[in-house]
Amino acid sequence: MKGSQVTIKDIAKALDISPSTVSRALKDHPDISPATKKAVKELAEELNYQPNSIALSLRQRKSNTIGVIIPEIVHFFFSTVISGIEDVAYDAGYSVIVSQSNESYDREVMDTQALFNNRVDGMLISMSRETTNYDHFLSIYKKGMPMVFFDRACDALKTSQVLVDDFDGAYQATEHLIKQGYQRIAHLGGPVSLLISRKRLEGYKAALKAYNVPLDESLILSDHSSDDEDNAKEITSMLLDSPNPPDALFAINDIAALGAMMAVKEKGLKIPKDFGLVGFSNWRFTSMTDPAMTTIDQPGFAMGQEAARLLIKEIEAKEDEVIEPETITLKTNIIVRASSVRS
Amino acid sequence: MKGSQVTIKDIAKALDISPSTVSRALKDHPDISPATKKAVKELAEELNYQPNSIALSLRQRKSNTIGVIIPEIVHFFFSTVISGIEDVAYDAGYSVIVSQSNESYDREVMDTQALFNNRVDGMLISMSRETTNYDHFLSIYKKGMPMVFFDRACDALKTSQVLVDDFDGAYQATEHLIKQGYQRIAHLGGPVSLLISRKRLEGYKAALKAYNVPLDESLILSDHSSDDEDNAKEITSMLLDSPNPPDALFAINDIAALGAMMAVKEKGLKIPKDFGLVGFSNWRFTSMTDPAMTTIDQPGFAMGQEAARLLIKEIEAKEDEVIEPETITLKTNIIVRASSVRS
DNA sequence: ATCGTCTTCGCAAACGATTGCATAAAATCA
DNA sequence: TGATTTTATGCAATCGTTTGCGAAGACGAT
Repeated sequence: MKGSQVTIKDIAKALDISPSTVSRALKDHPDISPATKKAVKELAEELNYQPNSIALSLRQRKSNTIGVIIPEIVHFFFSTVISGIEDVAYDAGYSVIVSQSNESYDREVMDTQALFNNRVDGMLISMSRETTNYDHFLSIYKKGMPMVFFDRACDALKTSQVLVDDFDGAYQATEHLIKQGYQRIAHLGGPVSLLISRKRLEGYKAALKAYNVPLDESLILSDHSSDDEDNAKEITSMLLDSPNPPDALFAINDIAALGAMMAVKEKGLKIPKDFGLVGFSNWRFTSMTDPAMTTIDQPGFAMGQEAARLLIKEIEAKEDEVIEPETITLKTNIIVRASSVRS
Repeated sequence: MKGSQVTIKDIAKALDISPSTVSRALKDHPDISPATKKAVKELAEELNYQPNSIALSLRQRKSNTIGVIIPEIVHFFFSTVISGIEDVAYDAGYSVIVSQSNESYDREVMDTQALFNNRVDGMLISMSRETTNYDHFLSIYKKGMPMVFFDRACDALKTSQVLVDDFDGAYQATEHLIKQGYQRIAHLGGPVSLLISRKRLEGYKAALKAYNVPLDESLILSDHSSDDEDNAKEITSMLLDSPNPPDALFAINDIAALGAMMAVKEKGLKIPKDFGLVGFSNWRFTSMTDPAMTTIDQPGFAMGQEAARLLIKEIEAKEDEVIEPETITLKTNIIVRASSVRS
């Protein structure tokens, strides 16, 4: 850039004093005379002096930047989380660098390393669904990098984490279907490598048990596609063609639920009369499907805020201070819509 | 962090040579003897030396970071753009700092300044809808900061920009409605402060003219809400209650179209039989509404890529090289769905 | 006149890496 | 052997800011 910014040296030269004096004057150091302070501050104001944050970072060994690794930005839930992170980080004076793994393990490893080399002060991470090996996190964790996991956490590391109550959300979803009188409730789950998949499965099972609904393992299936509804549609279609089909389904997420909805419609079944459906995440589109989809609200913005708060607390802790890893679990709420109300 | 990273000095000390030699050895400077190079490289590898990017930034007066200012991350279109930006930036060795204005002018001014102080090498900007004054952009532009606008551009600055063909998209939408036999086609526009609003309005008018459909100014309305459909719903409702109501509507974006859809349904009109509807942007949910919504596809990912490419080209131009501002206009395509097909 | 005490400021090193210039040692040539 | 070139390396400044330490000058006290 042509008009390079004014520095402390420029001010020092103009006032014929030393850079150190300018530096101290700007931060009201008691050693500096009021007259000098006034002169310095006035000139700084006039020249629109802005401290060079890169020089500061170097000096203080702190970049005031936090790195975020998420599977995909274009997912409504994750973009909401970023928004929450940004909200807190901005107020605390941190910049946010976002990188996405695109659900790829390799890319996640590279992202982690890149953020580390960029000297971020801490990391907020939600793992890709491919990830089953945690060495890339572990190695920088051991070097003292503050990190907080959110949503898709890593139980191999004892870091702070922010989760939603997946168990309870799944429980509420299943309970709701049971109470609506559905008899055979299927579950379309996610990859078991993700803790959230397992938790939701557990909540589903717990609700069945609590209401004495027999558990049929053949009704528990797994969807491995991440971003489109086709796989879910296919699986549901097969399920409906089986000899003893379900009359309701609780899906791991809203996209999968949408795929299921399409399959159910194709079979000529009426929702919610013949078939009940519940998704997970409360994506924006769920209120716009036909019929509108019942789902579990997942507070993404709050999750981002909490995660950023925990991380910044850890970053700014004194050297000797020991920070105990914290786990924050956010409440989920069922949003009841037409897709599951039989009455 | 406890395990502070190894530096060039550490390597120098271990090998009992000077830091400059290490620096040169690492980058294969011809002055360094093969033996020294080998020793340095081996030790660097062993200690997992990673250059400190902050020190590099300071030295080279370049942060290898680009700043992005967008209205809201949680909008599908914008998150898609970010994804495209990240795609290109990552490969070129740049980090991406994202900040959102939340459609607020004040916040946009602060964001601009914050990114500038963070010494980003360039900026990618899509203006807030509140913005009518461009001084905050102009002042840093004059200091030589490379910047590229996308989608919501700023015609007051002669920077590069990446746009979609809003005029043509609107033309296609309106033409389609005309060809489907709708007679009185309304337009629900956006704030005239945004160039895209004006372009889309022009496209609408041009199509009417081309097909000799009389232009009725009372059918042109403006939606000022950004993120929800309520305002659009209200306006459409009033329009339908007027003495001479429209039988079709082209909305500035999909959210507004959704609001309109709700209003039309409430009046008991059938879509597309009694009323035709076209949105803009091809948001994800448009394929899931009932009936599915006709819309104009806006290539967000490609837009992000192009914008990032233009910006990086500008950043990396030699000092004396003069970069002519470029305007890239991406094609829009109509996605015809049930909401507008009368046959 | 000497000493001590403030007040106010500058020097220099540091953060980590780069680079123009100088220089010592080694190799080449006459 | 002496002069010259080549090779390999180090010194020191630089990017912009901070900070421990030292010091000059003013002033009062003895």
